[in-house]
Amino acid sequence: MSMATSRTDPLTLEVVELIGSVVARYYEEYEQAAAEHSLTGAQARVLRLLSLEPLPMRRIARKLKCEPSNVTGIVDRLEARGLVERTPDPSDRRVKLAAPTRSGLATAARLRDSLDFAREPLAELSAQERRTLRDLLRRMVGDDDA
Amino acid sequence: MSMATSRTDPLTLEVVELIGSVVARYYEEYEQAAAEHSLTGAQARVLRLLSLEPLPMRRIARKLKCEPSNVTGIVDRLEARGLVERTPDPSDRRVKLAAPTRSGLATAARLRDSLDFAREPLAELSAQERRTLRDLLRRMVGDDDA
DNA sequence: TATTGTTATACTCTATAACTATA
DNA sequence: TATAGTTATAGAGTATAACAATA
Repeated sequence: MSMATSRTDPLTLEVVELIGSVVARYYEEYEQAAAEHSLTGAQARVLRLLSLEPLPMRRIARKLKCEPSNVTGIVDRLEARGLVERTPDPSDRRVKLAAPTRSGLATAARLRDSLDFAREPLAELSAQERRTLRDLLRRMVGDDDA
Repeated sequence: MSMATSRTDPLTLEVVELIGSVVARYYEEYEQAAAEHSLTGAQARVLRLLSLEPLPMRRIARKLKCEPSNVTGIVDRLEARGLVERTPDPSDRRVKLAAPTRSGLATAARLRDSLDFAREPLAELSAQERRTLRDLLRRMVGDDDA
């Protein structure tokens, strides 16, 4: 692992810098898209998660990598706006499943469509370039579970 | 602009998904690196900014894309820890320049070095692949000012 | 006893509005 | 009057610790 060379390599440094810029831009646009639906970033992330699959509170916390106590408040606020519902799990009465309402699913779909930032510049790339980018990104992300 | 095709193109969708994963991972590791120095993410970002160049409070807010009133508190907390100092601008006595102390510069340097996430997977790429990635990312970021 | 979700508490970040001191 | 920085305030996210209900 000759890390020493790549650490100071100007090309690598520029790429790292660029990744930081992409992250900042993406994050910013995500918050803005959420705000356009009067949601905070955290609320939007939970709503997106639940639109894929209803989840127990504890699992939401694991996905978000935050403490379970935080999820209570976020889901409270989503529930107060009629976007999410809590239902008790019949098989384990300690567990509460959070699931999006019909309205919540619709909001999640509109939110997804409004995230054009990543899509727009990608449209300018050839299929071959997109495949290259995909392979590079796959290597950067590696395996994930949570 | 035939957006319609790329919008539903599975390859593009996968790349968008991957970018989201990279953003989440990067953000997470940034917060963690900051926490290892007992800093919040916002404090780490301001310290990094000032390590490049001392700035008036107002300019920090523009860079962070937040309200100037927030910067007061963030710099307060950095100053309380001896990482940053406020000095009045002689040419305009309304302006206060925030600059890192020697200790602040050292912390910023250690923070920079601990952000290995982006660098590590990059080390596995050839120089040609890194150039390709750089060019793709440049197109995604576009011009920036702030 | 261990686990799930919640509550209580304290801190930070955030935007808004009002204030002060300069310009 | 306009601008730079601050203060005051309120809402949201965060972690920690303690609690009730259930396993």
